[in-house]
Amino acid sequence: MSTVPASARDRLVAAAFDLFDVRGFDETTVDDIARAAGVGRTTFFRHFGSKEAVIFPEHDELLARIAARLDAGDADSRDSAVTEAARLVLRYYVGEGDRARIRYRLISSVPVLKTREIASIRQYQSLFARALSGWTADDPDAVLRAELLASAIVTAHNHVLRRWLRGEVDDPEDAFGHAMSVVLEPVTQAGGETTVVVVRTGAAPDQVAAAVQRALRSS
Amino acid sequence: MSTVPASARDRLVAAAFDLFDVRGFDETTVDDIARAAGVGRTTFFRHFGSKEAVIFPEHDELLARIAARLDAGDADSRDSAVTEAARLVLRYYVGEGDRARIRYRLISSVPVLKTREIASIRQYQSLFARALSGWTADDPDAVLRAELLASAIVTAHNHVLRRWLRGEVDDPEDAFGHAMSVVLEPVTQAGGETTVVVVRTGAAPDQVAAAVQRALRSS
DNA sequence: GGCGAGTACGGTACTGAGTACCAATCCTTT
DNA sequence: AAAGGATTGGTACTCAGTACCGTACTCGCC
Repeated sequence: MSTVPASARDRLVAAAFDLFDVRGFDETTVDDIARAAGVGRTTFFRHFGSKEAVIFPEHDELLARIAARLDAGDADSRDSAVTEAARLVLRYYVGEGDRARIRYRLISSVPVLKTREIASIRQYQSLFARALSGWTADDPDAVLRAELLASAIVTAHNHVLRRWLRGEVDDPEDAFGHAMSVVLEPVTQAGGETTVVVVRTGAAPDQVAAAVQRALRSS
Repeated sequence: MSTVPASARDRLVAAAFDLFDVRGFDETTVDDIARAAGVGRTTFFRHFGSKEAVIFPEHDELLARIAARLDAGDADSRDSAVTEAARLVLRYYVGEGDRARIRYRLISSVPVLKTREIASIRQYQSLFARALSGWTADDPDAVLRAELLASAIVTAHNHVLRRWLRGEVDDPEDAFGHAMSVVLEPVTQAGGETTVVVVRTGAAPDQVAAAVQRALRSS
């Protein structure tokens, strides 16, 4: 009855978080984790490609969920599509609770885990960039703008998530909404703001405006 | 006379790039590199912390240069400071020539190297974020805005660098200037303020536009 | 029930990265 | 010439990750 019915994979994850938390990442061997989970060392590597990967057990599935959400969007629903897709990630980590906090502590102190996390984040960013790149069109800088927006979304997400993990924010969903408004404010208002150049020459005003516009596009 | 006078460190880097390029990263052991450089295996690990690190030999020094350039800037010279700091990185890699191209091929095909590169990029980003965070003040979202701008700068840099590495761009400096104008265009227009430029000279409109363009390139 | 097929598991053996330690050599300083 | 610090090479060790093999369990199917 004390034998947990959880799958070997789940037991490995639980044992890994436990051991990493109390003993430290470097001081814990894969053998230790496998033994604590009551399985062989081979089984560990069958479920996780590396010792670090066990810290991000659902990463691949999350990636797939994000990709699916982005695929469901289109150019018109762009802002809400990316916001909701990023919110999926935020909700997942917030829903993890203590496990997310332990991961945060580990990542903050173990360089190899920080590297791994950064690489994971980059995968999300690539998903967003690809989706955005497919939506924005007929702009010579479309790819660059897509990458910029993708990096901004991911940065906003991580900013809010880290603040929540540090206990600096109570309602992460709300904070993320605000952060996204900061991200999208220049995008949505683009072209709405006016830069006026007053020239006292005899040139026609619209000629001057056209020149400034060209300059701002700086092509 | 065929014995190169280069330092052991330089010989290790050259041997590593050679072997990785022709034989592949995974198929090359540290022993191979050390033997090709005419030194012991221990010496390799004395100069580079890991097998991957030899691909980014000057990374730490570059980081220090960026930090120094950012430290030399202040809130007023913000745009030019970050632009010039990023340009230092761009110039370094462009100046490397073939070595940068070999690295790009390796990174594109070897996952562990891609991870390493992403982590390196993140270090630059952190430098920018910290500098920007110190400059922008009295804004409740100051940290977020600093992180957003830092990620945008790094994204713009990488966008241009990768395009140059793929041969899609001839003049990377010029392309980067343009990319930075795209990055800074929403920032400079932030707040919906209207910038009025009154020119009392008899200059032609396109001369004025040219002056604005130069100012936007901020270098 | 029996039975092959596919699957999850455990064990063993191996390669190679990274670390610790020790001895030798070189180079500087006095 | 002697002492002392720094760079190097060699050896031995731990452990992550891979390959391979034999075994147990399960699920249809006859």
